[in-house]
Amino acid sequence: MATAEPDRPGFLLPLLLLAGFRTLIDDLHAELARQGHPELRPLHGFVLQAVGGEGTTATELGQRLGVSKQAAGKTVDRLVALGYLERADDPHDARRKLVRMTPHGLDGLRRSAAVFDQLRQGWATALGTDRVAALEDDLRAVTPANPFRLDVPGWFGG
Amino acid sequence: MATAEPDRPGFLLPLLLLAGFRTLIDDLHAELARQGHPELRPLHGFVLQAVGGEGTTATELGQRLGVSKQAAGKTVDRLVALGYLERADDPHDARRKLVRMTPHGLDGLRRSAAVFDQLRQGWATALGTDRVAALEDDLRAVTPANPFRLDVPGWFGG
DNA sequence: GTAGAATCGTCAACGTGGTTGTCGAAATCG
DNA sequence: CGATTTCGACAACCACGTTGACGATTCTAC
Repeated sequence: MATAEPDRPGFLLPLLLLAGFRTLIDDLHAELARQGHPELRPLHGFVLQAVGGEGTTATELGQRLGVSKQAAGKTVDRLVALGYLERADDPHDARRKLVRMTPHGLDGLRRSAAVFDQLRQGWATALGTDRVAALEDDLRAVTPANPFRLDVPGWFGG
Repeated sequence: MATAEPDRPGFLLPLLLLAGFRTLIDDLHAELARQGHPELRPLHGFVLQAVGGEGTTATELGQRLGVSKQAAGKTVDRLVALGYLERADDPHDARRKLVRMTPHGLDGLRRSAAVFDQLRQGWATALGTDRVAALEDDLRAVTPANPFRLDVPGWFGG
């Protein structure tokens, strides 16, 4: 069973998906480093995206990212130290500490979006617009709906 | 510039690639857990693949995986403790310690290959054999040749 | 043949990211 | 008002990565 095709072993598929992801992320951060964000790590971009323009709290951030509130809090600490995020008190609830983007963080987020668009355009040039769209549609069809699971280090390593 | 398509923002592409990778790996390990390998982590399968049937040394393993020999040695330690690998002296060079698969490790590796073939077959059933092959070909065209870079935790996080 | 250089594996220290458990402060519920 | 819940922080721990150092062994060159 499994009707394996000898020249297309199944284990190559995940490696190619990972390589594609990694290529995009590496290219993004090489370009971001050139544009004034050399400190940004792959993980950080996703966290900034999860914080969003309106801000959040550490607990809510942890839920969005699929990690514990403590882990989210630690990552926020580092992004605060790097100048991408800032904390503020919630006027309506003294327990909560709001996490907001700084101008530097907003700049990084905007540039990330622009570079991702450029990289996708590069793939469209290399493969054809329709192939990239088909690739996205196919992946959407075989993966769960919510793509925001950011606990990659702990997930992969254990 | 960048000619962004509003309904297909560039940042979705890496998320979909990651989601595809993650879906395959999660399904693999769910099935491996059922088949007697609940301790195996995503990282470990790749390491076993890199060790291969003939065995290696820690230094060579590190080079194959793109990590330091110390990191490779630590991972080998854990896989030895789990019963997947064993160490032996090299009769020709007393400095080297050969790293070999145990029968349990070989069993895990064989089952991984079989499950990956089944999962790829599942995608072929859902999408069509030609679409999966096209997806692989497209990814091969836009990624560097060697897909074996296993330093994912350190790469992503820190 | 032996002195010097290169290689292998290990140990130690450290950074980053993750986890669980605890705990005080503040809000909410009854 | 008291009991419960929630939020954020602290501590301890594990997994994985790094660099630097150091014996032990092998290779190389004189």
